[in-house]
Amino acid sequence: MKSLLIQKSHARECFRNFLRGKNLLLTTERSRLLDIIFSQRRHFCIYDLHQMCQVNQQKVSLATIYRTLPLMEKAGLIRAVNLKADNWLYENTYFKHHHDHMVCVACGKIIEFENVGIEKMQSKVCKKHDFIMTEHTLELRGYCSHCKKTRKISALLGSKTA
Amino acid sequence: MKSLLIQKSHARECFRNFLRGKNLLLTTERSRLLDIIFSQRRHFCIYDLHQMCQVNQQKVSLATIYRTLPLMEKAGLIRAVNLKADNWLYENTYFKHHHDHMVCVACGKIIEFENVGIEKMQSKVCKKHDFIMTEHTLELRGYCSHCKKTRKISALLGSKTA
DNA sequence: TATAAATTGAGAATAGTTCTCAATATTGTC
DNA sequence: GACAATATTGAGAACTATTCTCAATTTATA
Repeated sequence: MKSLLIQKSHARECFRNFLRGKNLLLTTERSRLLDIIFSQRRHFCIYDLHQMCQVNQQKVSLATIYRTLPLMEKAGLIRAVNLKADNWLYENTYFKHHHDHMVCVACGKIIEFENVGIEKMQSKVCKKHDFIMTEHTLELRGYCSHCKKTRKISALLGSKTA
Repeated sequence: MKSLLIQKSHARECFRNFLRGKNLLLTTERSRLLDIIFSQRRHFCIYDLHQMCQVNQQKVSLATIYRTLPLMEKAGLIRAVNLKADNWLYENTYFKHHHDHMVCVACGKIIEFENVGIEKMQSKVCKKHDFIMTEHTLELRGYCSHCKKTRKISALLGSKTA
């Protein structure tokens, strides 16, 4: 995987092109947000991002954040994922293969995984229904390896598993 | 698939037992909500449900609806699905096999499908990560067969497909 | 019927998100 | 660099979905 620095400059170029194509500007605020987002690899929520914007004269208002993220999403730089928690998370998708998530309902840990087999079967299902898929999300919820050990999962679960 | 009437009475019994186990009551309001929900098979949102409660002296307050749905969810009668629209939808899951969704982003049509192969591969992935899955959701978004014909999808899509 | 516990509805409170609009920044042109 | 046209920003108001509060009501049980 490329270094964050290189990734960041490519992402900025990509965003600039996207914006240009729509007669929009790569303003200092948009550029700062991009900087922050592409300086780390973890999932982030709007609140996190806003917090990170409050330091270093890098203040960007909530309104601007709410306006900018959908642009980055359309540009293919980030993706919103709903992990059935209380709020949406975003993740950097640029330079990353498509992947899906496992979420531990006990500790909140997010595990990313790729599975070509599943993707292929999805395509088959779509063909069968004459459906053109443009996007998909798969989320598995349950207990991670660590929580499985430390908690009495069997008691929590009863006999149900999905 | 069993008739709605039979299904409804079974669901009521199931809910009653669930509530009893928690020292909760099957009140008239809860019973009315169950009636409404199990009188139709489609997905519904809270707003729909509240509207349906406004007729026939069946008024149930929003507060009660918000309190009751999580109970029914825990009882295994309904399921909340987030189809990336603006709000959550609920669906009757009692007497129904687990299924996943395709959502047409053009017309909003929801297509349900079951695929054992995908489910099996999910289990494999979980085993590999030592993850105990209790729940999962798979959503495919794109264009249904009808919208594919009537709209210039290729123009909308560019070259991207997921 | 009396008592204790659970439930309800109305509206207040909260939280996340979008909207409004005056002030500011940016781009392209001369 | 100055100018005009356009896009953008931030502050706070507005909006919306959801949760909370609490007095009044309902229910189960003795």
